[in-house]
Amino acid sequence: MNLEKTYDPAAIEGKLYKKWLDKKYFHAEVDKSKKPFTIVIPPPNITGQLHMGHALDNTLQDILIRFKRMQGYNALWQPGTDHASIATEVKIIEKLKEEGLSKEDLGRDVFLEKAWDWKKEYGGRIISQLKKLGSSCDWDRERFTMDEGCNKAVEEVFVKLYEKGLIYKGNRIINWCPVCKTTISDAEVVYEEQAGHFWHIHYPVVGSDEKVEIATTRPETMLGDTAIAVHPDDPRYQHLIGRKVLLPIVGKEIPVVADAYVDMEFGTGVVKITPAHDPNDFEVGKRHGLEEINVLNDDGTINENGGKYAGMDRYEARKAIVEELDRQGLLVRVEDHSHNVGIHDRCHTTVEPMIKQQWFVKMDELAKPAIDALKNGELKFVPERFDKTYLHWLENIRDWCISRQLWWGHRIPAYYCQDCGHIMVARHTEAPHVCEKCGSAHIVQDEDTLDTWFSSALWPFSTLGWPDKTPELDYFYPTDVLVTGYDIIFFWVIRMVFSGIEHMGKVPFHTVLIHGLVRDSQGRKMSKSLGNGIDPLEVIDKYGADALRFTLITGNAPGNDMRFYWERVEASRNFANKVWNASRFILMNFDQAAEEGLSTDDVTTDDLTQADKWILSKANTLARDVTANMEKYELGIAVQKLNDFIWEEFCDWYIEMVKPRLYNKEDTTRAAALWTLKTVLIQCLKLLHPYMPFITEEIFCTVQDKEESIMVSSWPKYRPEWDFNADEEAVERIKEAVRAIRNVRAEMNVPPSKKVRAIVVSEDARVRKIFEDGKVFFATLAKAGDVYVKADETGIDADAVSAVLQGAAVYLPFKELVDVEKEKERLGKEKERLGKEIGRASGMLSNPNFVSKAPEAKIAAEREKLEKYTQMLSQVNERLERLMRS
RNA sequence: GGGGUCUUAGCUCAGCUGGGAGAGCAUCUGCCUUACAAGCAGAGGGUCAUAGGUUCGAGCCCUAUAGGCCCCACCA
Repeated sequence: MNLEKTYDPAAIEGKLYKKWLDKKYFHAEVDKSKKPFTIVIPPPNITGQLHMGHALDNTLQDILIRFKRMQGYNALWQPGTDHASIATEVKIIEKLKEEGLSKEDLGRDVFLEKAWDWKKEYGGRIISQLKKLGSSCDWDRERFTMDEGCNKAVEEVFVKLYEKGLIYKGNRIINWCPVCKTTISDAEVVYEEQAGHFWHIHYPVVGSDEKVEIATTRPETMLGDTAIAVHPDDPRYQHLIGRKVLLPIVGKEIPVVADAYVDMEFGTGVVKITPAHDPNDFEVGKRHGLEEINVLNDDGTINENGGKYAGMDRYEARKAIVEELDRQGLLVRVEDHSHNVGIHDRCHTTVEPMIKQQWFVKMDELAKPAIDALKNGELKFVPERFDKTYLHWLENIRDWCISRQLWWGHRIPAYYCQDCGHIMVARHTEAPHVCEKCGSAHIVQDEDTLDTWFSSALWPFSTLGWPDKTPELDYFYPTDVLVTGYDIIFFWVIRMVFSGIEHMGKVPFHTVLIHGLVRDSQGRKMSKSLGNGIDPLEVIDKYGADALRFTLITGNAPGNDMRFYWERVEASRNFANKVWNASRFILMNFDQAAEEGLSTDDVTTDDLTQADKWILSKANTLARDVTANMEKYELGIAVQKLNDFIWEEFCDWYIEMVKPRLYNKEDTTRAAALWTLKTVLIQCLKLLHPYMPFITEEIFCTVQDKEESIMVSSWPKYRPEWDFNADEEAVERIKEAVRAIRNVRAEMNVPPSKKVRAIVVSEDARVRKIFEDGKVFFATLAKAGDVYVKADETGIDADAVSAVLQGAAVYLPFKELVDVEKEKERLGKEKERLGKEIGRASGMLSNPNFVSKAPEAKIAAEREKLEKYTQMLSQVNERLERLMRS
């Protein structure tokens, strides 16, 4: 049994992942004897390619699920993909365009066939990439937002909400994308500051010579003006209220209305009102009963209501209108003005508000319990600050426009009678063939599909079988943790919460773990257009999945963005290699022992030395601490502790301590050392497994032959029988002595090859015993030739170099080291340091407020320190005196 | 306009309920010590943005200021 000298991830990752799949370790079945732990994956778009955001998101989920699985939970990570209606439809249209075709050329049915073909071809790509990362999803349960079950759930929800009056069809102002030619929700509109203009225009007042000056950023919309508005209290315009102005170009008389919406301070204090193309104007229009005139076609050109401008593009029309106004002398002036423009987040087109008849979800009633769920603690965000984001959005929510003028998606289950216009909403199995009102057989289904988030909102229960009452639904719902980026709280998290409460009566998960963005090394967002994205698959190829995962978790707090550096991946890879080599060392020694017929089978804790007990004790508290951090989702802290323990305590100290015992065949504690090495290694591997699944599995299976996989082994628990406090303290003392000697050697330039005699002097028998017991490893670590432990200084040269410890001193009587002046200087520095420590502690203790108000334990600790340093100082002084005398 | 967040070593970031400032990388000095040079042993480097406040005690809590980032709103 041997391992290569350096860890080669590529050689094992594929093999191990296959093993896990073959053994069905990822698969969870309903089992009432175990507690479930469930995570639903944020379903990646079928158009997607794995990027760093996915890598982070899924690493976090995999860590949690592997952790809980090892803890004995029946862990289900429910995977699947999202049909991503608009994203996918755009891709397919692009592909058709290459063939010189449009979707209209194909017609709905053929287009959908193409879309499904596309899904078959590319939809699985991101799934196979997730597997490379090590994701332990239950692939047997993979779902798709447009599979039969999800379709059924969508239909069910639509019908139920319609029947409850929570879904309605209405003529309202919506966001329209002239390129995608569909409505989009408020959440899909992003705002971008753009340099624009403020056109000041004169509207002549009817029946007088007066002209009213109006400022607008979108002059073309005046084709749809049906009023102008002033503030009811504005003294400048009181005389105009109720009169009419002549709308230039159109030549129509429109009223002057008074509305508090108008800001007197802004612009000229007069606003043109275009109810059909501005959400605020729309409201004003409703209050004053104004006519709504839509002047735009779906592609953003001016429609027949625009008179001679009909057919022009919206920006062409803008230019033409401004020119015409100028010609007529009605253009007062043009100002530069920078303003925010609504952009479609997908295609970057400027969105046009328009009035259209669409389907909406009424939000007030649904939002309320979702707000309550957070307030009463049924739902919590990690970190907590995202509570505000969530609440603010829900408290200001507007009705959700759910209909889309797209073909790829869930077709709205509404049917219209073409004769009487009656609307019927029904499940497709009950689709009406005749009008229930007039009996006509001219029935057509709504052409539109649903917003893609309508189906993902149901994901936590649709994937478990809802609306059917499946055992899975009963057992795994509600799920436990949802892991996602802060950027989709609005799109997805909120909608899942209110959907879960509405349809299941329970919040879909108790915790939302939020992570930030992975940025490039300069802090920029990784994006296709910048070309600064780093492909996670490339990282996996070069350094392994474990190194990638470790990099994404280390040094990051929940909700914070992080920067990605190759150097950080290298550091992770180095850590993996460290684990690998420590294991290799242990295996080599086991092989050696086996050859000699030495077994560790009968080792008990009674056989352990203080060093063994020390590391065991540390490994024990490590398990407790790491578990506690993980329960609190402090994965970055947990992984840091693992790294520090494995590298420093285990490799740099313990393994070095144990070497002399392993290399000495006469040593009676060899078996105990081997047993401890293996025990602590396995403990570390288990704790590390969620973070670095591959390397830990490979080593685990090599190191021991009882269990077939670390994945299904048990998570380490705190064991009182490993609680060796006294030994922990003892070894820490020896470590302190070693450090002191190393410092002396470094300062005096003594190379490790030069062995030094070390004499430990202590009046305290207990301290002497500690050093006696630890003599073997103390000598090795300190590169000391011989170690003597004595009760007093007799026989030690006065000019020997020494290091003062707590309750002891170490002398290094080495001829080449003798340099009295240098030694005085060293001791002087030490004296100064101790003086400062004493000053600090005694300062605190002499403060009556501290003594009376600080907690007992803190005061006791300070007293102890004071005592210790005082004692050490007196030793230093003695040493100095002795040096002076000599 | 509202909200959030950040400002800690040269760089990137941790720092859990307030109780002696940490890591990785980089720099410098020694080491090919039979697990690992992807390594080992050390070192240097910080008025924790600024100013106040609360407290026996503040990187951490409060207030203000400066600068950076993000989200929401969208005054035409």
